[in-house]
Amino acid sequence: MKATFRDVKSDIMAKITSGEWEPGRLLPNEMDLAEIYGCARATVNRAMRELADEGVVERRRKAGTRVRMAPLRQARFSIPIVRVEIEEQNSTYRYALVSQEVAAAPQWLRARLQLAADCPVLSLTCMHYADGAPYQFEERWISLGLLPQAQEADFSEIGPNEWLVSTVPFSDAEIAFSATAATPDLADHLGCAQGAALFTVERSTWLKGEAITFVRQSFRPGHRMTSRY
Amino acid sequence: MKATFRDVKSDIMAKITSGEWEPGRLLPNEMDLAEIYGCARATVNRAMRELADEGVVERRRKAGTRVRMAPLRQARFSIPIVRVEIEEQNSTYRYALVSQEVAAAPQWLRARLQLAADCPVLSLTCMHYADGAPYQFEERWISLGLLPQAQEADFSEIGPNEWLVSTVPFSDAEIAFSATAATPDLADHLGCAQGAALFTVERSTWLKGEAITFVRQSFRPGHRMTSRY
DNA sequence: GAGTGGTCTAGACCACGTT
DNA sequence: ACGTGGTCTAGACCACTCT
Repeated sequence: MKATFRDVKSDIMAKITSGEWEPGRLLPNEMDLAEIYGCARATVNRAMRELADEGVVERRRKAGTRVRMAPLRQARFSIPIVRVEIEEQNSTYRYALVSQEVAAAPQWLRARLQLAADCPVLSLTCMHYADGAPYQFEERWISLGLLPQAQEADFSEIGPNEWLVSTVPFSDAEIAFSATAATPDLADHLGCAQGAALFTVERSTWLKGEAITFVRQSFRPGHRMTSRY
Repeated sequence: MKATFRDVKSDIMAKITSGEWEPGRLLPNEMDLAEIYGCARATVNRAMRELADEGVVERRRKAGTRVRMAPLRQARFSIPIVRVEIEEQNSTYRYALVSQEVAAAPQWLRARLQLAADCPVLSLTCMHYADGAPYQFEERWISLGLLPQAQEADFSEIGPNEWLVSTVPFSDAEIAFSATAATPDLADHLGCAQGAALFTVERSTWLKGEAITFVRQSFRPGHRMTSRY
């Protein structure tokens, strides 16, 4: 029975988790491992490449492969569209546009997105409901310099998030999670007390270095974002 | 000049982002792509496997490879040890143990970790400071059923997080982000107003299906957790 | 300079799921 | 049944970087 890349990977992982191969330890090179496991070097290579991707080992040409000193733990979060997130909970989704206006980008937004001083932006605020109850308040700014067609789009039925995903499916983004106190306006829309602790997601998006949009999503009190790793 | 797997990957990515290959579109099979790009099938395979990992395409045997309907965006967060996080900001780290006691696991904790009714746990609370200012308040519960040696450990100098990482380096975990209002106790330790909005991370950890530990980390007001993707 | 990982090849067999 | 992706092989050449 020859070893598959999964066999090699899990065996090496076991040696590391059991402490047999301690942090900093130099692993045998790929040729030797291939001989040990009775498989081709490419098979070992794939196992080791995946372990390196996952942050378990560190590889450098000539220097070889070592167990990472501080095991680098990382979690992956999928960034869902609000509608999908709500529908996956078997709740009924409802969307409402609260306000819409075009104006020059305020200074704080220009700083965040590195926008030109006179760049016009479309400002939107909207609400997302789950089973009729307020779920998320969304404040959105879209650069009209890069996406002039946003001014013609109808955001009364479809949310800006979904419009953007269908218009500009791939882009670079920076995402930030934080907690903020509910302003009077937010409290009003979300139906919570002023000052309530709200989970907040902020995301800046660029396409080839040009700023597209900035969004701040404030969730109803008690919202949790979870992941396994 | 033959195509590398990076060439193939970025060319296919370009066809998708440009809209030439729209969502749902069936891609040519690996043999055909290999011929198109003038490379081996294994090269195409690696390119496509990475695109599938990144959520750009969806692959199924016999059914072939399709552009994902809703491009699945995902962000990777590395989960740092508090000390490392603070030191990376070029701040001075200080740790303090606030309280420590052994007791039977309360009901809510047993429910979260699926612990036996009579399982004793070590409860710890500690503070982490950056440049002398409160940075994070940590509430930690460690199962003594699985980790009896935790009772002997000295948590007055080294934090439970670092002790655990060096004792049980790899494990399964569930992580949750949320916002909570500062309790009087939290406000006292973090030096903030009662009811202030605090960014909170909760993490449950298992080793081979057995619960190890649960931790709630509450950050000082204004804390942000960021990532690019 | 020499040893390591990084990648490609041409071929093969297999596992799975659609038809 | 059959076409697709999933994986393995044995060999080769290359790129990086440590000494």
